[in-house]
Amino acid sequence: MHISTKGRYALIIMMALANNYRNDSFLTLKEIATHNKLSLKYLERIMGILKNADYFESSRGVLGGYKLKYDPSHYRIGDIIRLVEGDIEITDCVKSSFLCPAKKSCKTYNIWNELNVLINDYLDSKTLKDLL
Amino acid sequence: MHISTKGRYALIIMMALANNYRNDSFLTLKEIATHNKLSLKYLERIMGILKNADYFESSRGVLGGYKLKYDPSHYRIGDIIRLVEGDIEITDCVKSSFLCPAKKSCKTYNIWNELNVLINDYLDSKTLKDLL
DNA sequence: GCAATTCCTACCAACCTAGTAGTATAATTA
DNA sequence: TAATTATACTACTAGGTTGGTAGGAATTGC
Repeated sequence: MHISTKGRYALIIMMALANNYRNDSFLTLKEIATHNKLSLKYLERIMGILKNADYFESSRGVLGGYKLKYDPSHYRIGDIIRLVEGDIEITDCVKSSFLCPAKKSCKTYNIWNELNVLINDYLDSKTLKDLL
Repeated sequence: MHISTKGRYALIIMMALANNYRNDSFLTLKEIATHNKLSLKYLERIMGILKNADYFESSRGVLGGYKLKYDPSHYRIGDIIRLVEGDIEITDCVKSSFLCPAKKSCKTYNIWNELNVLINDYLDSKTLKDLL
């Protein structure tokens, strides 16, 4: 992987909602978009992916918006990124679907696999709360 | 970044040459290509990039090929990857060329930057010798 | 009814990836 | 010197990904 704007913006959205968690109000994507100078339409699309998980409550119409369902400590950064970008895999050869008979003995595979574990562990060790 | 085949194959080439370092002979790309079942032409192109660094001696013609110039411990994995793939940057926003006024205060930037340092440090801590 | 918002799907230009193709140049061997 | 083998160099390309845009439908509060 490379972490694209999709993953990066997803985290920005989640952080904005985490910041708003104590408030009882809904936060709109429009506010997040204008505050961070991002395209509303694009954030809507990313939100469409994030909604596949049980992350928030939403309300349409005036005074609508989004609100986190759980405490910020409940959301691991790794999960958020994997949700919108798919599995975090630094090379093709660390994918489970990648068929390479040499995997077990390959010296170069080992370094990619170790690096991949390092990255995923790092992102799984942090939650939204840690970033507040 | 995502580390593409270019970086992955570059490391395979370098490891093959490192394995051959004790021998006095040149190793051909053809041997590396057939042994690893990779396209010779593609490896040639990758070698064209690797040659920008002062990494090997080469010889054309029969009995020609490549040979590492220095001991395998001299080659850091990070340097090899950066050479063929460009800077290793997990997101756009960690690039020095990325202009974002919020960089210093941005909570999401911090995590990407930390992760990026983690990745680069890991790859710089390993040399070809470590992989032998 | 009207405005604001989420929700949904289709589309697109630009760029990147993983090569292929073809040819020129140099070194060795017969 | 001719053939063979290998590096050196440059141009091209199909297919996929990225970073959006466009247009509208459904829902809610006033």
